[in-house]
Parts: sequence; structure tokens; C-alpha cells
Amino acid sequence: MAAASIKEQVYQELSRVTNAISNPKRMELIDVLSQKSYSVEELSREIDMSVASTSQHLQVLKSAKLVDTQRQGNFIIYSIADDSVLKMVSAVKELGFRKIAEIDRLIADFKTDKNLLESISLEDLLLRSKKEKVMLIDVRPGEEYNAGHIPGAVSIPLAQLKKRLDELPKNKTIIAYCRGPLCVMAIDAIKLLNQKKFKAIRMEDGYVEWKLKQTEIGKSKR
Amino acid sequence: MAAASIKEQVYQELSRVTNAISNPKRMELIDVLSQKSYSVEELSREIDMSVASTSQHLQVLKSAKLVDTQRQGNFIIYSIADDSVLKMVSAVKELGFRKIAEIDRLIADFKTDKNLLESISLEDLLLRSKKEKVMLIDVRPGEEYNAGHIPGAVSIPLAQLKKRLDELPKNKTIIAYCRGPLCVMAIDAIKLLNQKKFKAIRMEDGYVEWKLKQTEIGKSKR
DNA sequence: CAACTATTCTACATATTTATTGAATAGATA
DNA sequence: TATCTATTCAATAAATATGTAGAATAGTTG
Repeated sequence: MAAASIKEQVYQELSRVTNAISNPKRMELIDVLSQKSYSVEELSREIDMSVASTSQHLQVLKSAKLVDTQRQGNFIIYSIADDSVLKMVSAVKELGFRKIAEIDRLIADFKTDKNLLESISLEDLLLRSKKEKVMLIDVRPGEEYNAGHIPGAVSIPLAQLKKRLDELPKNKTIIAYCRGPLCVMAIDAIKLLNQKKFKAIRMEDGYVEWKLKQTEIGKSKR
Repeated sequence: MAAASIKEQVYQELSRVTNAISNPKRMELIDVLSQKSYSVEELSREIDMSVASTSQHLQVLKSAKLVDTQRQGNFIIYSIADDSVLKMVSAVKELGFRKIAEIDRLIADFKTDKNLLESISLEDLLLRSKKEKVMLIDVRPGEEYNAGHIPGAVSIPLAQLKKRLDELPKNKTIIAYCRGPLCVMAIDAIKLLNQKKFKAIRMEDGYVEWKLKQTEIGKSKR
């Protein structure tokens, strides 16, 4: 091969990053890791794939510097390398959700499937919480809440919800969030709550979306 | 294949976007198109590739909704579909330039190759222009300047520079910019100017980088 | 309407990516 | 030190991506 120009070499290197996120399973891995660090085995369960394949995908992400590893006893714990990874993936999603009609249709189907009538965004949450008293609950696993959550949110993991209904108010609107727009936990939560006659609605955005919005605001204030 | 869940289908669709930018030549195409719309033939010359291959790459970008087409006489003119494309590519580059050591090294080599001593960023430009009088020149082809440029910049395409030296001041610092960090036009310009005893330095950022910074600021003011 | 031109398509060879399986490894634990 | 366990590696087959060369096409121009 002829000697590539430096410009071409830079594009080649950059393509290692884009190549790493060009696979759906690897995007899913990044999304799970955005919530909290996990071991290979846990991740393989989350994305429904063999441990060996999961490990290989994780190595691709690692060689592109998108994730870091750390040993913890017998486990190798993978984590997101940098907030710039979240920002990049968020930019991809914003584009996809806006431009790819098929994604719109899939999300609409998803909501129909789940009998979902109402759901709000982060902005809506802000507006609503100014007008009325609301209770914000985080229905992700407790470890994900501990790794980071929206300020003011109370952790009530979906698995515990049924037994902790007495902690919830009937006179306030309950807003439930989970991992984000493609996650079903908050949907399942509000379904249960509505059955039990609570006024509950789902917020589509999660902690990661909140965090990205914060850094955006922080940057602009400088 | 078993029916994929809606979540998996969304990731599949999203991967069409990431897949489109996973090839170095296609990233290069996006970068060229970020400056100005171009025909297939012009683009094939810019990225140094056959017309047929260029056309195929462009079709991948089009099917991922990253670019649009428009007929103009005998030509098909490709253009960037949306500012969200620029934002996404910018996020990829920010990550790459920050995390991939090899890219740092390549850029350093690039500057050494070009005997480049000093170069400034957009922020530096702002600071410097507050302290002293500077002249900002855009050395890209005139059509790219016409498609959009940094306010206050004067268009002096590299090809015309030699003949238009009388338009330039000897008592002000001249700051030259072109397409961005990987573009050589501004470097060639300041080399010529320095030979002719002008005080000239290169700005690495270009119009696209400026535009992205603007929308960032605009967003935060809301 | 014929000729032309820029672009796209087709067929092909080669290279890369992916998931699967089972073996190998590194490090912790007993 | 031996055993155990989570992870990684290696080999394979199938699928997908890539570049090339030449043919086909759509739309413009004369």
C-alpha cells in the first residue's frame, strides 16, 4: 500500500472510534455501561449474548478507548472511559431519532405495545414540578441509583415497588424514570402504580440524559 | 432469525447511522461537505477516489440520512442533511483527539512536517482580537467562503494570495484559517506570508468549528 | 430526437466483521 | 500449591463491506 497522508491516517484512526460504535450490540453495551460499571458476565446477560462474544465486543470498545477496565476480585469491571463517550452517543441518538423515520415508527410501536398514553421529558418535569408537587422515583436497580441519579429522586427499584407502595403519596403526581427512552422499567412501574390508583406518569429521559444536559448548561455559563 | 425486540430494532437502525460514519473515506466526505455542497465528481477529486466508489460511499451516507441530494443540470449535488450531522462528527473528533494517543502523535507529526511553530484556536482568536488589531483571512476557495464564513473574515483564497499581498497590512497580525485542523491551506498561506515579512499565524479551527460553537452558545442562552 | 455526460448499477474478487465453540489463561481462593 | 472462576483467545463458517472495471441509466443539451 502507498504511504497514506497524515490526514488519511488521522481519518483511519478516527474510524476506529466510529467503527467501535457501528455495531448495535456495542451501542447497547455503551448504554448499559452509561448507567453503571458492570462485569462481563453481567453485561452479557443485559445484552442477551454469550460471554465470549460480549468479551470480544468489549475489547473492541476498549481498543477504541471508549471503555476502561479494572479488576475486582475474580471479575473484570468495565466502565465508560469518559463523558465525551456519552456525549458522542447522545449526538448519534439525537440525529437518529430526528432523521430516521423508521426509529420514530419503532418508538411509536413500542409505546402502543406498552399501552403507554402519557410520558414526559426532562423539560416537562421541570415545568411540572414548578406548578405542582410531584414525587420523582428512580426505578432502576439500587446500584445504578447509587452510581448516580437525578437530584431529588427517590430510589424504588422496580422489583421492590409492590412492597413499598406505602411510601408513595396518593395526592401527588408520581413521576418514574429509569435508564432512558428504550427502557421498560419505568413503564412497568407506572402500570403497576396506575392499577393501584396512584397518579403516575413516565419520564422518558433518565439520569444520563440529565447529566448531559447539566454539562451543557455548565459549559455555556463559563 | 427470532423476532428482534423493539429495543434491538432501534439499535439496529441507529447502527445504520454509526455504520455510515465508520469508514474513513466517508468521514472525509462529510468533512468536505461540511464546508460546502459538492458534486460527486468534485468530491471524488477531494477524497482521491474513483467516481464510482465515491458515488457508492455517498449513497451509504444518503441512506443513513446524513446527506441530501439535489440535481443541478447534469450534476447531482450532495449536501449535509442537518446540523446534527456536524454535531455528531464533532463529538466523534473531540473524543478521538482527546483519547486516541495515536491521533495526537499524527497531528504533532503533521505540524513538524509543516514546520509549524505557532497556531491558535477560536478562543485564542477572541482573546487576541480584544488586545490588538488583527486581520482575519479565510483562505479556502471563494465558493466555500460564500457558503458560510466567520464574521469579519476576508476571503483571500490561497490560489490568489500571492497576487493580493497589497491588500494585507504589515502592522497588524494576520490570522489565516481554512477548513479546520487537518487542512493545509492556512499553513501554506502563513508560510508564504511569513516569507514576505508579514506577521501571520494559523488558526486551526475553521468555519464549521465556529458555527458549532455558536449553536452551543445559542442553546445555553435559552 | 440524438448525442452527451454525470452518476449509478452490476458483477466480481478480496478483505473485514461477526457469532459460535471449545480451549487456554490469569488471578483469586482454599 | 492446587483448584476454581471469570475472562480471553483461537479457529471456524457465514455474512457483510470494499474497491475496481465496465455497462447501464437518467436527464440535459444541442
